Amino acid sequence: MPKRVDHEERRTQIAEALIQVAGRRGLHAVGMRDVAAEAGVSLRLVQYYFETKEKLLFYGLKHLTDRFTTRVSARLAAAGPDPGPRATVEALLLASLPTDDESRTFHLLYSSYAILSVTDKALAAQPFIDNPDAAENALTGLLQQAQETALADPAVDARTEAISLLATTATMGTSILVGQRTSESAIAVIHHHLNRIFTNNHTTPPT
Amino acid sequence: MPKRVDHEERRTQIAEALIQVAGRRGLHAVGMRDVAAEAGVSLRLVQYYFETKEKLLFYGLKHLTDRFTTRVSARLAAAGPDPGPRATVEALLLASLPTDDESRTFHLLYSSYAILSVTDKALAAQPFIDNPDAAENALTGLLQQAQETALADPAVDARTEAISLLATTATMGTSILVGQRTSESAIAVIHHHLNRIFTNNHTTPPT
DNA sequence: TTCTTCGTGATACGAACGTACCACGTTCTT
DNA sequence: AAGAACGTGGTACGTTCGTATCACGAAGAA
Repeated sequence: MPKRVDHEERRTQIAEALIQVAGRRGLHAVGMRDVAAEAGVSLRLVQYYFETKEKLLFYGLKHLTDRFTTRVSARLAAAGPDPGPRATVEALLLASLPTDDESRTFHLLYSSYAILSVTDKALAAQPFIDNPDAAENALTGLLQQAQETALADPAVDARTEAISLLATTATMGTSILVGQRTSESAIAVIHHHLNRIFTNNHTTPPT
Repeated sequence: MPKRVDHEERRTQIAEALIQVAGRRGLHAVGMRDVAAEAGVSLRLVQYYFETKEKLLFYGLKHLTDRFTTRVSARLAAAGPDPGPRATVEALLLASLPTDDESRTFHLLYSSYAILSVTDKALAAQPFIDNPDAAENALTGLLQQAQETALADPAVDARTEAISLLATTATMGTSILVGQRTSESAIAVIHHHLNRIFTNNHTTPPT
């Protein structure tokens, strides 16, 4: 047989191509031939590593979320060792905003998958989000931690605020995506709420 | 010629069919033949009244937003004559949540169009939203009005809160749509913020 | 070495889609 | 009464898509 090749590596390469072309032309518009061309391989190869388009799309979603998780982790690490709860929360939220090409693509495709999952049962059954509540729980924990150390207003309901912060950030992201709002104004809104929740011992460093 | 027919009426009928089938199978999956079948007319007729699929989709978007505007107005009217600012705001926000089939379809399709517009310039150029800022402005006005009449906390920034309320509501809607959250919990989150913004002279009637 | 298995290419197939074309009856105009 | 314009149906065309098929060379196993 020809050079034994790492299947997982190839799949990653192709999934990357899928994300690129889908980010450019929209998830609905991407065909296997487009993915093949973008990855620089033949149509047959895409078929070979992912037998069906559905499987390719599933894998693409998984790859997309993996990449995003990595990215957020990097952002958190960049915030320095043991940053305060507020800095952590801020890094978490701002990392989700589509401020550059990569996050823009992520936001667009993740939203596309989400919308698709409403009418596509197979997609909805996918481990679509292990982070729907994961992010919510993490944020809630951070807020509670801040409350215990008297860094945040003890009167607010941590979980509700966590939900709201995530929700606000998500819609801000979409608004940026469709060109309805600038990232600056989106960040301002988020800061506004962080200022409300966190006691002002530490002010927000400029972004 | 045959019975002179009201073109606008026919177009409405067909657009309605588009919305129905798109709400069921997803906007990406709807073809002209599906629309024709759903409307109970021949494929040729859909072609006749909308020459191209693109025009049909544009008209569908317009029809969708029109129907939604009508619906919200009705909800507002149902809130009684001259309700307080809080009741008005609440009616506005809750009317946007996908709590029944019609609003569910609206939310799904509007989101689909929005996502589509990111990669489709023709759609982005459409009078997509005359209500992007319209809703924001209206809500801001209501909050300011409430502040002036001492019904709302004068310390909050009306516009920022308006933006956040709309953003939170939007994401709550999507969460409901994908089955990640119940409408009850979404409503609870919204009430939480209304309670925070509005002074508690008037409590929220149960929903 | 021989034979099997793996990776790869090229191409073909059937379905579905948007659109175009042709035909026919009806009704308005003159 | 005659002819033009309108509404409608049926159907065909060209393209594109996902998938299947055929073929072949290279590398591991025996």
